[in-house]
Amino acid sequence: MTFAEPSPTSCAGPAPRDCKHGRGNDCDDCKVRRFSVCGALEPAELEELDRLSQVRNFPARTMLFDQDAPADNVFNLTDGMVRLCKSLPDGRRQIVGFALPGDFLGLALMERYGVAAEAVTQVRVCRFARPAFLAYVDGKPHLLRRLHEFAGHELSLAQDQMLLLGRKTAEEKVAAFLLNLQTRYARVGAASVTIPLPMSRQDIADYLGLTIETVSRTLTKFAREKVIVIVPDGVRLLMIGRLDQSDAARSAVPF
Amino acid sequence: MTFAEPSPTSCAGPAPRDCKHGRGNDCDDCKVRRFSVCGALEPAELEELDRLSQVRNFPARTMLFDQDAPADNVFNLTDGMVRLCKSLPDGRRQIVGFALPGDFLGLALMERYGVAAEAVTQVRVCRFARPAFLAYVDGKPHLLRRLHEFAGHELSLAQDQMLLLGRKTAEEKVAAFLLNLQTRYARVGAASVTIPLPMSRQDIADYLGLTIETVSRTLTKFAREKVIVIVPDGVRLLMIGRLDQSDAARSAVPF
DNA sequence: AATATCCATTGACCTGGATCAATAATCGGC
DNA sequence: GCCGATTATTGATCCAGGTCAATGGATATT
Repeated sequence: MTFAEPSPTSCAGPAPRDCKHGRGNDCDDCKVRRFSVCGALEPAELEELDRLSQVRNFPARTMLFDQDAPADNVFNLTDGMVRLCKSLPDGRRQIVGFALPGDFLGLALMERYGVAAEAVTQVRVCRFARPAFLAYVDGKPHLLRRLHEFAGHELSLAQDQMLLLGRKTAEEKVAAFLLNLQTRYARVGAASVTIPLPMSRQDIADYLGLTIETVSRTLTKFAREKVIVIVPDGVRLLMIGRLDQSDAARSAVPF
Repeated sequence: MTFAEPSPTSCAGPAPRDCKHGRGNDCDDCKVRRFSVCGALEPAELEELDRLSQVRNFPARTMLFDQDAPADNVFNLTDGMVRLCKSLPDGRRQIVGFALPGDFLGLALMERYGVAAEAVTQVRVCRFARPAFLAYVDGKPHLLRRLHEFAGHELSLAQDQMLLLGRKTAEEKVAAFLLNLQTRYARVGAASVTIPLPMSRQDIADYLGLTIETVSRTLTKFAREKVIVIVPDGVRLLMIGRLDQSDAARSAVPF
């Protein structure tokens, strides 16, 4: 844990300008946008969600929860990056997603977590006890609706990833990965042609269904072709159109 | 279609014993279990859901809705099998799931369908107009909750499939496919060691991220090993344990 | 500064599954 | 029942990406 952790503090809503929660918290936490849920909440609801949540910090490379563990909590990521992993008993691993600020973890609301969540960087989350979260959320139709939309979006992303894993080439996979990450960073408000890649090559490989060597070779190839520049802890996109070509099918268009 | 089809008829709930919908419908439809939603509905709610839904039939190999089309309807499959496909412009295709009776289609509730839904067999569905469905469902917390759980379950299945697509061998993929199908048929009440495979080899290949030839060879191999018997339109499982071995990782367990 | 550890890159080679190419079943349509 | 069309099986060959191995570069430890 690098920075001081204020005792349980608010993370329920978009920052009220002059936020005082009456519990001695400053409100840096509130500056993080939580588009998924907190868009349309009433002040009273914010107060209540507030009471349900605790801020937690996790150092890089620690586990927020393990695959198949009882799903006691729901998390909203406010800072950092989390990887969601499924593993086979022999160690083969598939990363099913990288969570960025605003994303929910454990929202499937099943008995047990289907994936493990591991901090890629330092991570800050809002943690909700599941029963309290459920009890609160029940009877808030627009909130339920919001959560459902979030789940639907997740499902849609998962289906895109299935298409990628099942039918795309190594080059298309890496290109799609970079372009998606860029889009997501932009949505989090960190738009830039330089994409931070805090995760390891092994993580990228396990996300794309490739090996570390193939990821490395493909990135090198893109760099040779002047489509990207590899920088410390990231990549600078030079010719997005060119990357898109790798991503999209270069259709054969007969006759 | 095996049994007579009455004109537009109810499909909103688990069969009330002496079902009369007041619209001249007999209730064979209601015998189909819809565990996902209809488990805990009030009679009044059933009536209303009833009014919102229409029964539709689709012949085999027809499309219920197309990828990227406006998501005007929500469907509940009551009979038959539907494949959910995503395609790349050059024709590469990934089947992201096969729907069986009880499953919902278009529940992500987004503007447009992310996948195409195509009837594998003759299909019967309950169709809901999306706005009506949403309006009805809003303010029914337990129903929303149910739908959310369904979406969560879908997501979990999608993640399992990602692990399969990204990290399993052809043999493991085919074995997992057969075992999953068996489990699902059992849940639909059609338990048997003989698994119907109404979909084509190409469908199976596109579901597992393989080619038709590899699917065929792998099934032949299992048959040679006396783990399955290939029968017309299906497969009979002989040694489920053996299949499970192919499916699960045969862990190397060092020292 | 030297050493150990870990991770990424690069090269050489191999292989599981793809591709290409015949058959062989199966299914409609008469 | 016969014929053409579609789909499945089987075999021969190929190659994208995996495996194995060496090297380089970065970070941490003493």
